[in-house]
Amino acid sequence: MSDAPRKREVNDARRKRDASPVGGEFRIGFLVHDVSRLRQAVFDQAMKPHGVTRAQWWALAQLTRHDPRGGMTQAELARLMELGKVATGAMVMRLEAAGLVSRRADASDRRLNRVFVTNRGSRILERMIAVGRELNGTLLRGLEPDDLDAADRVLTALRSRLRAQLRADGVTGD
Amino acid sequence: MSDAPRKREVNDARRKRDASPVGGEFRIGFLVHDVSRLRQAVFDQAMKPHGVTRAQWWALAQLTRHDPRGGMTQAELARLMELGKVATGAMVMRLEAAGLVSRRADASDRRLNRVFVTNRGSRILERMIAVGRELNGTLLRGLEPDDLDAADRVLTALRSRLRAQLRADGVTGD
DNA sequence: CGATGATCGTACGCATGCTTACCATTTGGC
DNA sequence: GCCAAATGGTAAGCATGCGTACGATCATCG
Repeated sequence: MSDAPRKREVNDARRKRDASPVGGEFRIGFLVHDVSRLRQAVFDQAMKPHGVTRAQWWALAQLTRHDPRGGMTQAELARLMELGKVATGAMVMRLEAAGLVSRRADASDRRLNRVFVTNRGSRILERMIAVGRELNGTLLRGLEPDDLDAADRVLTALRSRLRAQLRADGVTGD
Repeated sequence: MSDAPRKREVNDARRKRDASPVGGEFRIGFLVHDVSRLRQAVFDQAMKPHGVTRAQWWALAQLTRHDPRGGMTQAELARLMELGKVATGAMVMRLEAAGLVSRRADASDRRLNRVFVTNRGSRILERMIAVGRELNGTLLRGLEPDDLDAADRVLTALRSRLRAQLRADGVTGD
């Protein structure tokens, strides 16, 4: 790793608390981490009275959105949510334990477990959407649309680069 | 990998797959979640040969940065990293198990556990910084500085709003 | 038709973070 | 001086996600 010292007047986003080697250049990274963590906490808190977490609500949304009646397999759901099989399986298990989905084996292909949203799941999802919409509105209110678009661009770019990086190094393939 | 230059006029960030109630308005939120998750995976993968995860590396950095010699208490570390006591304690435990830090009870206040970075910890941290810097460079290279600033603004705003929201509703106090 | 590989799902263990509960110590008001 | 509150840590349990390994099925090729 022959590393030439990079110029540091690249931008002023790293203005303060930058005396250390790790603090300025990773600002966005850790900012993302913080926001993700806090967002999870806030959403979970807002949705706790309804008994569903944010991740569960999102999974439920994917299920109804792409297959209102058919029954999605876990593998399909995993691809939709861009999660691993294992994480998806655990999520479905929790949803089933909460009575929000049910699983039935497919008749023609016995490897498949088809997941159906229960009536209770649908009802709760409806409320969740309202709660999420309101919360999101609160969070984004007053922010510059241009900034939001720029943030969207940056995050989208980061996501695709991270995916590429992940595929390049670790050939997990999942 | 040919860089996939899809950065043209992405202005219509919420372009497709928006027919559902959950998909457009929560885009940034889930984008943040994805980036955070992927970033964790990529960093961990890059640092795995050195035997340290991203979170551990960050904790190590905080320790050396704010107290090269003195020995920080876990509570101080928790505040620096904006984590709960429990998560911090678990982190320190893993770091200790890896031989990167050591804990000694404070003489004058026996509630305190002072955490010291070992020589091995320092050596590894050095390498980690180089790895992280390079990875971060790869991820951010070529992105518009203006966009990065805007993203920084948005994320910082989100973070403070989320914190406020969290304090408002859940009075955990930790 | 039968071996072989792909696919789906599960089991197990780890990392990270949260909450609630609890113990030990120190500190501060009286 | 003493008891109560604050403070530092730990323990236990849960949610989310990851990786590896494995069993069960299906699909395909020779």
